[in-house]
Amino acid sequence: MTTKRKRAGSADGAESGHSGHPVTMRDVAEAAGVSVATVSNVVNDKKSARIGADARQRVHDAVSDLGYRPNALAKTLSSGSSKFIGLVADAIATTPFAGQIIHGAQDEAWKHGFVLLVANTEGDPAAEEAAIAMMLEHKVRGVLYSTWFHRAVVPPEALRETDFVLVDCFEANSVAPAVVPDEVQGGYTATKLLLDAGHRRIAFINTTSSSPAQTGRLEGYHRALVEAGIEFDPALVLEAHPDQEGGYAVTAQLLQLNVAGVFCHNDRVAMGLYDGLREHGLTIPRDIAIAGFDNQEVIAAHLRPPLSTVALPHYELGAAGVRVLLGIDSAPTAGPLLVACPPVPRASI
Amino acid sequence: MTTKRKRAGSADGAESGHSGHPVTMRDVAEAAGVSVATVSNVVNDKKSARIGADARQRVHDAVSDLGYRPNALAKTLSSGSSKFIGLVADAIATTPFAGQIIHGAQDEAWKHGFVLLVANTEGDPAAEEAAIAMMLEHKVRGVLYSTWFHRAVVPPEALRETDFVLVDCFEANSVAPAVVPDEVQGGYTATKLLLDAGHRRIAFINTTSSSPAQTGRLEGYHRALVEAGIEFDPALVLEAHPDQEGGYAVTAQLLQLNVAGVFCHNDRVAMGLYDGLREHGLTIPRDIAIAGFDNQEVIAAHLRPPLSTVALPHYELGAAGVRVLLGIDSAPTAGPLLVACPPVPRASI
DNA sequence: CTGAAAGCGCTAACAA
DNA sequence: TTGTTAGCGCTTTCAG
Repeated sequence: MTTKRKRAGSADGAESGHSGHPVTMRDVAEAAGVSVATVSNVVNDKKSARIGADARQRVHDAVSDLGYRPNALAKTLSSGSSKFIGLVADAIATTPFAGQIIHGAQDEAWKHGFVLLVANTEGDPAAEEAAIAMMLEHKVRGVLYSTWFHRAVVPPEALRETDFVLVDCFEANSVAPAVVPDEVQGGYTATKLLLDAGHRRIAFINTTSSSPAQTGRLEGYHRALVEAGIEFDPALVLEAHPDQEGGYAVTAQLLQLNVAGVFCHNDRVAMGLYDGLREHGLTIPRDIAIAGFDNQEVIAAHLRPPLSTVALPHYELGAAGVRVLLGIDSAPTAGPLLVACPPVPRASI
Repeated sequence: MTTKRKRAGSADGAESGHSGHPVTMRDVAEAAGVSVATVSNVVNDKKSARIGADARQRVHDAVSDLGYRPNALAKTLSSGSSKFIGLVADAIATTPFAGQIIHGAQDEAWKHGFVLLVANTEGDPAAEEAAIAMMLEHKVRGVLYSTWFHRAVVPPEALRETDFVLVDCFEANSVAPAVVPDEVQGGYTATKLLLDAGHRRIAFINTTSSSPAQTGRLEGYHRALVEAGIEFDPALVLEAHPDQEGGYAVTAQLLQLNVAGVFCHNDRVAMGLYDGLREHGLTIPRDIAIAGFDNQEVIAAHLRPPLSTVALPHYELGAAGVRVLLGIDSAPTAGPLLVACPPVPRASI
């Protein structure tokens, strides 16, 4: 007996349940008749120190016999570097968007051996503080601060205590690394969808709320028109509250314009417009072609006819976020990293 | 000089950035001129050992001066019990539902000092294994295994290595703790919405896919009818694929029935039905009243007219999940814990 | 009331 | 090739 450990006398050999004493590296070492260092080396597959084939085998056997699980917490404590990445989201519950950001972030994080610590704040500053404090206390490698729609934010001070990157948001007049959708390219792409179908007189129903989306998509629309040799006509730009009700309400006004196609600020507006148009006896896309924005699955894919739109790249935003956090990708020196919004053609054009 | 620590000579006093050496409890102790034990006691506000008001003050000062953050990892390592709860979800990215479960779980977890470790698997068994292994290695207190729609599952074996509770799913013929929505009560409630508005001849568009929702909601519908003294007529029960297309397709068939109201299996079906009904020149709710199920915000709240429905209690499911995990609530001895689906009356009835 | 010291499970020199 | 040992930052008896 060389060990001086005092243990509760649980006589059961293969302790794998969650009731008894957890199996530690030391247990494995004893069972395999080697030292903990050796166990550590084979478990982590360290290529630096050579291990005898026999010893290695004995360790592996012991590991599976005992049902050993390394303790990740002890590991990071000892090695100094944690494998956590924090993700604070403001609206996990209200839209699928946050979910996609999480999904993208997690896939990418796992790819590099990191795990996500997520916190939902529903926009509450107190919750935000608490979330960041929690992450800091868990010594995260860094944190992703994300919003469910693209906007300017002023990140909580505590964020500066660690590395962080803003996802789907940015800080005005700052060099804080950020990853956002390319609204201009998106607006361009949506308009191009209409243009490519042969339409030339195209309206744009913009949002009433000022935001990067408002200005960016308009610029993209403008650019696409000009590029197609069409003069930009401000009269063709309408404004609506960015939801179904807004789209519905603007119908009459739109009809005055006598356009062949409409680019709606988002899918919800398009959905409202569908209703409005239908009431006027119009058929989509025969009488008028429609392009949306967001590619909000529940809506876009199931409208009648299915809506051609442009996708907001939330998954990619999340993934790119961890990439810049880990220094794999790097944001441009000035301004945020722009992620493209791909077209999703369906049947409304 | 009593300390024998070797330190990189960073001479900056208030080290709060993330570049230099992290501030540890020892640093605080030195700065405050007390021992680490004392610091630990005041920081954790231990009521067991009395601390001199002066010492306590000095510690607090040192803490804020140095910008000290306790290391949660070291804490759990030393105290033995971790403050993590794992949550594995199968479809974080595709529906807002998973987001609500996460939200509920997190709020409840935080309330008890726990933080959520979330993993998204998108249904991939390998990802699921990996996720659970990761959680086990982080010595989670337990894990919540959740699905985005209510169904029977066979939980991964590894789950048994820790405490777990199934959320929005259950294991057939098993005593595994589970928390699921009360489909019967939900179906009853939806039907009641129609009944209370004075309608008596009510159809039910059920889903084609067999599931707890299919049988449960039907039973609730049945029960409400009987309770109202209305004979259950199987001819009034239609079937449709549970999405917009399904609802739209069943329109003609529904119209044959000459009913005053319809209870749709879910909001998406109702949305499709709206379209179908409109094409037939019918007005909701004047010509026919409609009740949905799910309360999928993007849809239900913004249809024309807004849809009266019954909410799937995802937030509550997540919260209840952690409650039973922590032993605060306990599931019934037989079968899962049922969570009620509340009515959300709007304007379609 | 406060401090010293022994771990928690693991990693990383450094010996052997 | 393998074992020893000193920590990582914190909690927790147990002395003083």
